[in-house]
Amino acid sequence: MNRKSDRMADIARRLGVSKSTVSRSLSDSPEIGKATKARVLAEARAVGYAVNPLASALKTRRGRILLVLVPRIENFLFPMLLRTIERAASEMEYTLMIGYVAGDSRTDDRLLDFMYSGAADGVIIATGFAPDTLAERLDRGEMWPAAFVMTPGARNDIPSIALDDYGAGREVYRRLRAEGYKRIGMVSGASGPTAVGQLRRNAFIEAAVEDGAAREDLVIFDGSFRYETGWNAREFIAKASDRLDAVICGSDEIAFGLINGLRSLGVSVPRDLAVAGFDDILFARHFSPSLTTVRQPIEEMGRLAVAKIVEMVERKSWSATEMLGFEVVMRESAPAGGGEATPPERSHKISAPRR
Amino acid sequence: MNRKSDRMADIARRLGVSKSTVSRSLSDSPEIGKATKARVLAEARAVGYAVNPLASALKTRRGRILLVLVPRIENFLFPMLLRTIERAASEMEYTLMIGYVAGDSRTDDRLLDFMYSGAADGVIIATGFAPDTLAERLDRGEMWPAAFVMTPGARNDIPSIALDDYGAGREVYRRLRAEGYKRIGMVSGASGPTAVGQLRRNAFIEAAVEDGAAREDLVIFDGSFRYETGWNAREFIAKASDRLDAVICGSDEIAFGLINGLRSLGVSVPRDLAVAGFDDILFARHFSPSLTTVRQPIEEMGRLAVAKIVEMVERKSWSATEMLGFEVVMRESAPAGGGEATPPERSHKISAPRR
DNA sequence: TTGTAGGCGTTATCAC
DNA sequence: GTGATAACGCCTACAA
Repeated sequence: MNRKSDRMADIARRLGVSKSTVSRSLSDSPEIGKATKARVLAEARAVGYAVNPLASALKTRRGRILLVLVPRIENFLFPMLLRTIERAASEMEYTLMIGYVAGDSRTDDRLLDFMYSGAADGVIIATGFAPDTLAERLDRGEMWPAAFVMTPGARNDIPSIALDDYGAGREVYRRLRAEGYKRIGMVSGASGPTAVGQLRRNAFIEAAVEDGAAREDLVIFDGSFRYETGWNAREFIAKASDRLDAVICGSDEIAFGLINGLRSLGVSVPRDLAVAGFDDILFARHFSPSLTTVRQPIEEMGRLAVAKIVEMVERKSWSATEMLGFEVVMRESAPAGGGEATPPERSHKISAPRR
Repeated sequence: MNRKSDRMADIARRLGVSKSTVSRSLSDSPEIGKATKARVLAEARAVGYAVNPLASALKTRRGRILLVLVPRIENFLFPMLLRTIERAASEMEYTLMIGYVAGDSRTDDRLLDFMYSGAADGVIIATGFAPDTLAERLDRGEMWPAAFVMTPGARNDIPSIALDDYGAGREVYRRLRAEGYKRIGMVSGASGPTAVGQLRRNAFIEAAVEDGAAREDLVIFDGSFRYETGWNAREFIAKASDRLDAVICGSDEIAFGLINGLRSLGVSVPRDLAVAGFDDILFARHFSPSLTTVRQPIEEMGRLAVAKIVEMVERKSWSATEMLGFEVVMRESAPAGGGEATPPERSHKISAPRR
């Protein structure tokens, strides 16, 4: 293996200047002569010299690296999130180190050691939990640039950039009701590992109860965010289908599973029952029927997360939690105005609220 | 910000030993007393000390980091690939630095500078092209641990771990014929940026011609690997549908687009026409109809890529290109034996080969 | 505006 | 088996 590149000293010697001069030229320091700087840059470009980021980081304790922690769980949103984070980071001249961590906490410490050593500048956590070693340090009062993203954070000394899941849950319910769907059920992701499923489930329940439904009459099936949950709910929902006009699912994947499951039982979506999802993953528009769902502002989340971390790093300032807006996208699986088409004999009597 | 951790010197002082002793204990060097080593490890664990990877890498020119270069293009396989690579790397105690590069070559040099400086040990390239700065160095005769993955490599001084796309293309054709489908067309991804589309297209053509079809009678629509290509092909294929029993698509996404497109024109898959995809992305089994396709051995690719790089790094040995096997998965969109059900009047007269 | 010197936290080489 | 010492390649007071 031949990996001997020039060092600053080589460039300096060749140009008859000192290492400092080269260093200053390359880091466009203000205290450097325009002419010498030009000479140095020219030479550097000519021989393909690049500053050794390792040595530089060791000295300055700034590596221009961002850590990103994602859960190993299958989720179609993470790839998108990663890409937007990378793009934003790249624009600010940061690179990404990635770790897929087991799920809740216990992450690979090797990754975080980069941060503690100064190689990495901050960490974006998409798992909902601060890894143990970070939590310990924060508890000790140390401060590290970190942010939760796409999930409500587990601690409030770290900002969190996430969808307003509760608000979105209520809005889907409200919107479906406005479109004429009267009796609405849910297949939730509340049994999964994240708090998001609970938020969406609670939002649904409270919106329905405020709307006049009886808490104990609500049709709810609980599971994780995965496809299998929807599939497993098929009989439960099919049996309740004469009491329902629409079903809100905790995720798009659940919705896919439910729609396919119902189809296998002869229940057609949206003809017999409308189904709405959550997230607007790439496939939602290509599924058949295309999915009515809530769009997550992934792009915005990625950009904001990076911006906040970089702000914390470079200005040493602190940053606040951010709750992002959402958008309900009406498609075929629960078409706008679709509830009006419900045959009269299926029209629903909403139970009066009990105390 | 409070980020002062202990250094080796601190541990050493506290234990009344030298830095060397601490270093040796922590890197389980053979030349160290069992007792002292135990003391050091205990102390290190007690105070939560971890070796500074930056300083270590600067000295040893080994950072235990692997670069991964992925294209920014949407492709449902990359997330899976990344995860398997990360898992394999993690088991060998490497971490991942990721760069989404624009597409063909021009990548972010910052990323590769980590490798050139010794921080990163090798690079896994999933874009099909060696980035410029790497190519230059290789041309100069330097050697860097690198491997192409999931795509035939652009240079043969770097190993490539990929599916036998040509073989797989022929096998899909052969398999469909064996299942009774007589007249087969293709919607290819050959106009896309990678060579893979071409390989699959050529395989199809040659298999068909050897099978007795006339080259100029073959029904082929060319596009990229994306959903839109399938959708755009819908009218072309629908018009030719009375001359076809099945269509092979260059990717699963194309197949989804085609199936949806045909449905919009009243052509039902597989009743009127069978459709097969390529890749077996996660969604292939959940689509309706579920997709007959060729499974890429993503897991195997990820593991093999990491194993090869690590081998190159640690044993300084060289490694050879690897062509992986595949598997045709028969599902609803082109069911096994489905070709037999073709009504007799649609049976096909295969043109004799012309010279 | 430029040069000199010292150190960032490790590991490797050499003694003992 | 253990300890002193010199790099690794860069940045940054401080001095000129």
